[in-house]
Parts: sequence; structure tokens; C-alpha cells
Amino acid sequence: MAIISAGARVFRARGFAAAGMRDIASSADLSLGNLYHYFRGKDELLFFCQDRAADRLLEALAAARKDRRPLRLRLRELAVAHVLCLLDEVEGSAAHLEVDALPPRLRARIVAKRDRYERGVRALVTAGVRAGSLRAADPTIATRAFLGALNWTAHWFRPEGPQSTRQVAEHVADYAVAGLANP
Amino acid sequence: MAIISAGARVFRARGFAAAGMRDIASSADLSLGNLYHYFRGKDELLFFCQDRAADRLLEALAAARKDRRPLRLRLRELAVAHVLCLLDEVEGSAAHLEVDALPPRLRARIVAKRDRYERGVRALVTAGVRAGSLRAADPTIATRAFLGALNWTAHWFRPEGPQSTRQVAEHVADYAVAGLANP
DNA sequence: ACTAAAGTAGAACCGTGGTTCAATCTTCGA
DNA sequence: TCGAAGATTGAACCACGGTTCTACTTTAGT
Repeated sequence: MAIISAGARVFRARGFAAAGMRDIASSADLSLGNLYHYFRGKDELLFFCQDRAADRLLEALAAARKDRRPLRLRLRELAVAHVLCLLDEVEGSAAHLEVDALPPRLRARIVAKRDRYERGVRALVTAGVRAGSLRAADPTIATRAFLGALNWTAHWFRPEGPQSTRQVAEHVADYAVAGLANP
Repeated sequence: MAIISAGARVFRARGFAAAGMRDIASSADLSLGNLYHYFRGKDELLFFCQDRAADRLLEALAAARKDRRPLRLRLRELAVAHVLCLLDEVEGSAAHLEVDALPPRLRARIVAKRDRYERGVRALVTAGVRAGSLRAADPTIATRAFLGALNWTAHWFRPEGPQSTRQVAEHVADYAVAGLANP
């Protein structure tokens, strides 16, 4: 699946619409025609990128659900995993931007997974609110703002920077959870 | 400047690369050729959208600087203005996504303004940390996470939803500031 | 070794879309 | 009234890029 990684790399660098199949092919050390031997087209390639990233997020969600520690810690760990998914796995970044670039059929499948993820995170947040350890005037909005703080990392993080992905992920996660914490 | 608004609307709906000059023209009730009478090209149109939004953000920053209340309140008001800029002024949303779509010359001018804004916000955050009312392990990262929570709103907000832009802006701002607050 | 399936390549097709152009219509001050 | 500057149009140009096609090469099972 090195092809998917190459595609995700180009998607991330240039954006979906601006990314050319020729770019992706050469980035994957394939000829253009050969690339079409593996994928029906550009849409499908993006779909696989997004699908893999969504699966990874859902895995992290499942782990956070099994966990029995306080919800603050569980959400923090989820947040770290979320950011690492965006920064380490190149597919992740491509996945989170440009969800609407897909044709309806494929788009629906990704949106479904993404919604499942968001609902799961929201459930954790509301559980925390009920338990008293978290606070959120509007859990839906708070959850989206929480995820926004995480997602935006893909926009500004540069690997050449001084901090490792893990350091960045932990700092961002600390901030994101603090916004929900009950003082 | 109704043309800029129309352009921003299409940019936001379809994304820069996918937005066609024909779409923009018809959305602005202009013929394609006439659109080129007012703007040299697609790049310049995006540039004006981003430039206006950046100016609006800088205005909000200036207001937050003049303010003499506690930094938490000033940052909250800045956050509300920031989100409202994204949601109310259609140009705003177009501005924040796809910064890299511009040719180097124009891009540099936008990036300069955006950096000035981010530095200004970061200065407010570090001032709050020094004063003891705020807390941030890494002010640069915290500021970016803060702005991320705000910026991501443009991705998920739908005007048809139950809440007004102002309500959403205030909820998001509450969350974003809480992430910086010293408990 | 043989052959069928999969891998690989390069060129060509063709629609889309940014841009340009020449021509016509409005506006408005002199 | 006249004419120049700006507004407006529709069509045409042309490059870029997604996709397809056909032919050649490698692999793998019998």
C-alpha cells in the first residue's frame, strides 16, 4: 500500500483537486498507466486514504472506550492518538481535509465512519460531564471545537520544526482536554 | 464588492481548485468575460478574499489590544469576533482554507498578515501566562490549537442548523479560552 | 517450457476550465 | 450631440489533467 501513502503525500502537499495523477504516479515510482491498473481513478485513491485514516481513528476510539481510568485521561490519550494519526500517517492528513471532494456514493461511506467517530467522542464527553469531571455548555459544539483543535494541527505542523510529532501531539492534547476540564 | 462575496461563496462551497470561474461569474450575475474585466484572474480574486478577511482579524486583534479588562475576557471577545468573521463574512471562510493555492508573490503578502495576527494572539496569551491568569506549556502550540478550535468551525458549521452564528461563536470561544485558563 | 494472468509503459483521447479577444452597448461629461 | 472610457457579452483559444487503449514484459502455476 505504498501507493496510497504516495497519493496521500501529494494530496496533502497540493490539495486534492490540484494533485495530478501524474504527480502521484511519479511519487509512487509508477507510470501513469500502471497507476490506473491498481486504482479505478483519483476518487477511489482518495477514498482509500480517508477510509484507512477513519479506521485508525475508530481504533483509538475503541481503546478509549475500553479504558477504565478517569475520562480526562482517556480523552487525552484519544487526542494524542488522533493527532499522531494526522501527523505520522500521511494518509491521515489527506483524509481530514477535503471530505467533500468525493462523489456521493463514496463520500457517504466516509461520512458515516466519521460521524460514528464524532458520536463516540461526544459520548465520552457527555459521560464526563455527567460524572462531573468535565464541563461543556453544549456537548456537540464542545466536541467539534475539541476535534478542531486537533485537526488543525495538520495545517500548521512542519516536520522540519524543532518538536517531534509526539511532543506536539501531547501539547495539543493537553490544550484540547483542558478546554473540557472542570476546574 | 459583491463580486468578492460571490467568489468567496463558491470558493467555500467547492474549494479553490474545484471552483470554476464560470461558477463564480454566474453566482455574481456576471458574464465570464465581464468577470475578467474586474479581476485579472482567479488567483487575484482569492487574494482579495483572503486579504479582506485578514484585515478583519487584525482589526479584532487591535481591539483586543486596546482593551484593558482581564486577558481571559479579551481573548474570549477576540475568539468570538474571529469565529463570526469566518461564519458571517463569507470571505472569511475562503480565506482560511487553501492559503497555499496562491502564487508565491500574493501568497507571501497573505502569510505576512496571517503571521502578524498569530504573533499578536500569541503575545496576548504569553502576557496572560506571565500575569498568571492563563496557562500554556508551549505558548506557540497552545495559540495554534486555540486558533484551530476557532478555524475548524468553518468546516462544520451549517447555517440551516438550530443555533445562530453568534451562539456558536460564543460556545466555541468559551471552549477555546477554557483550554488556556488557569484553573 | 508454456501459457495465462498480472505488471508496466507510453501515447493518445477528450472534457474541463482559465484566459483572451474583438465587438457591442452604456454612461456621462464637454 | 458627440465621443471616449468603461461595462458587457459570447465565442474561441489552448493547456492541463483524468482517463483509456494497446502493446510489451514479467511472474507463477502446471
